[in-house]
Amino acid sequence: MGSLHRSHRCGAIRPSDVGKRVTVMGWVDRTRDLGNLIFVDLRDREGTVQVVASAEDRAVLDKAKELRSEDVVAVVGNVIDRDDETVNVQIPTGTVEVRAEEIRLLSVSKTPPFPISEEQGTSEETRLRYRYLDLRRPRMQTNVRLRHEICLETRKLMDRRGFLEIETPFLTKSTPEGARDYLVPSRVHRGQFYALPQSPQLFKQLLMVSGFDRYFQIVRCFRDEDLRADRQPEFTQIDIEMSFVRIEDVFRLVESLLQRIFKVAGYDLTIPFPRLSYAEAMSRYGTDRPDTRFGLELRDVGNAFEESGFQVFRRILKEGGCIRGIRVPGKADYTRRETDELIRFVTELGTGGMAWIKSTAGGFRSSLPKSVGASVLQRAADLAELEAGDILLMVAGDESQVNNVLSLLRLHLARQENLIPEHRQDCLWVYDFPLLEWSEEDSRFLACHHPFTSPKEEDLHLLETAPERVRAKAYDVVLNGTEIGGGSIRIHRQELQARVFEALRIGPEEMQGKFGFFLDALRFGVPPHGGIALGLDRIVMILAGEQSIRDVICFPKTARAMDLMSGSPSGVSLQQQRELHLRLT
RNA sequence: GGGGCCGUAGUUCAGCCUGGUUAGAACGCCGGCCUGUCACGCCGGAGGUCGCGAGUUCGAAUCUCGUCGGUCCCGCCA
Repeated sequence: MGSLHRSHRCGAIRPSDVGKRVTVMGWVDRTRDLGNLIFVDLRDREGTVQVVASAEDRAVLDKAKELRSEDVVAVVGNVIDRDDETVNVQIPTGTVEVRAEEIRLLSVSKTPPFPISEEQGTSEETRLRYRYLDLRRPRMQTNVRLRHEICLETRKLMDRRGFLEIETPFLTKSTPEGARDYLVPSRVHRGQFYALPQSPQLFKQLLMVSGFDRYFQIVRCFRDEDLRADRQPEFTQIDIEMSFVRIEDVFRLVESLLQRIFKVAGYDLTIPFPRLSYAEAMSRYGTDRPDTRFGLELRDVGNAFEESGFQVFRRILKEGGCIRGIRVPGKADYTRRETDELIRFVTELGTGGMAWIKSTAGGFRSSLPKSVGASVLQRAADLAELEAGDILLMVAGDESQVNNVLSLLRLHLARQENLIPEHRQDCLWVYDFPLLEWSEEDSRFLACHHPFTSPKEEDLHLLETAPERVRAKAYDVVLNGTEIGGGSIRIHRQELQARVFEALRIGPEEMQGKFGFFLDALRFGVPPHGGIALGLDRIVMILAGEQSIRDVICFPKTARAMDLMSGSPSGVSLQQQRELHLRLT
């Protein structure tokens, strides 16, 4: 750089700078070489500005001729107005240009493996391998900046509301329940491991025990589970815990916070958010994270078939199953091919099949056997409030499976029929989750949220007799069908915590070994407390309009949890393994 | 753990179903011409282990099996 000092950012030069002598530095985005006149688009994080070199200054022209894409250069020159006919209305710097008096090549670039200036048409694999180049692109620069602004607003608001940002350890203790842990072997303690936190859950509760009253942290969490478009092995939470609060207090804070965050992206969120009990969400949408931007709600049509001659449905009902359906308005004109495709969609999800009833001008038409009879079809149609021209798609079976399949079918139909309003943002609360859930695999109850979630007082008497009916003071916040956060009011009394552990079949020994320190803490005067964790990556993803969480994380992992750029995970030397007392099998 | 789609020039793709000349295109790259371009234009050129391995075949980018990698979904993710 020599004696040069950057005076302006390239993309920040404005008409008001006309007449100034500036020094800009950045990357060569594109050059247009007209022989004795060369245009260089110089790019930095603020955008691009056009630099002009002409034959009037031979030395500068020759220098400009050498420039190649992604070279880093410094340009000293005067900002001048462009002639009207040469204005570029597409960029903020389009009415001006920098007439170069000196061009200094600060570093040369190899030809990049893909064009930085073309946003389209590079495989994700290539982008990830050269992530530092991909991050130069305006789209990623915008996403990263949005993420920063959201974090900044979060810190500002949380500070104003009296929260302290407090760090918690990454090298922690593995606890049962929940996701698979990432483990870190201890060198000092042979055969022992730290676990990376799935969330700072216990630590933030202990901070309440310590009297910090209001805590938050923008913190990395680790879960060793299979990946998805909206799931990474390491992801970031806005983690919050508050003392002396009820559910309402948590809701109100989070609503303000999300409203503030959405404002950053230009959206006005209406608060308070609508609320749906877990039971209502399951019955109307078949899922605890419904996308409420469109209808297609689920209907229970089991009653119509109780006495019917259709043995398949009768048997399912008798065995405690259910028959539920989705009414698709105006789609009685689905062809055989279209209904078959929908049937294929649901059977691939593992259900036995799907039946349909169409309400047409000539009466009902159905895939059910003729013997079912018109009156049964009529009753099913009535239950589903089928109108002329509608189709009813029905799935029968075990309730949780039916709900699961129909909730996915509902989304599939909404996308296929274009029923989702693109720019709408639907935030809502789902509350009154069950405390426990029966696990066939473990043949015992597992915590739906986590083992420190408080049951609702009015359901406490069921904890030993009908644990599955106990509702928890747990809640999720859902945005457009994506779970963006979840939390609960916690147990703050040791006796109740012990009762819940008992319901979870966590024996006294395991209890002491895994959570002893925590149970001890619960004996020393614990304020009633609760909190929530918001999925920062998912929120940024949705606000940035991205389809993948990877596009809002600078250095993400692939679907198989690899970092294509650095090549992790990778083997380690025998020496390292020995130090950690590890031997591979 | 299971299923779908994808892997061909630096990049993005076509070719593959129906095996058979020298594997094409666009962009990029290199060279030349060009003083108002902004996806500059025009002329010329270079550039390929068809992801990898095995099999079938007289012959494989093309068919089969396996494997590696990317992606999406189901399971899983308190």
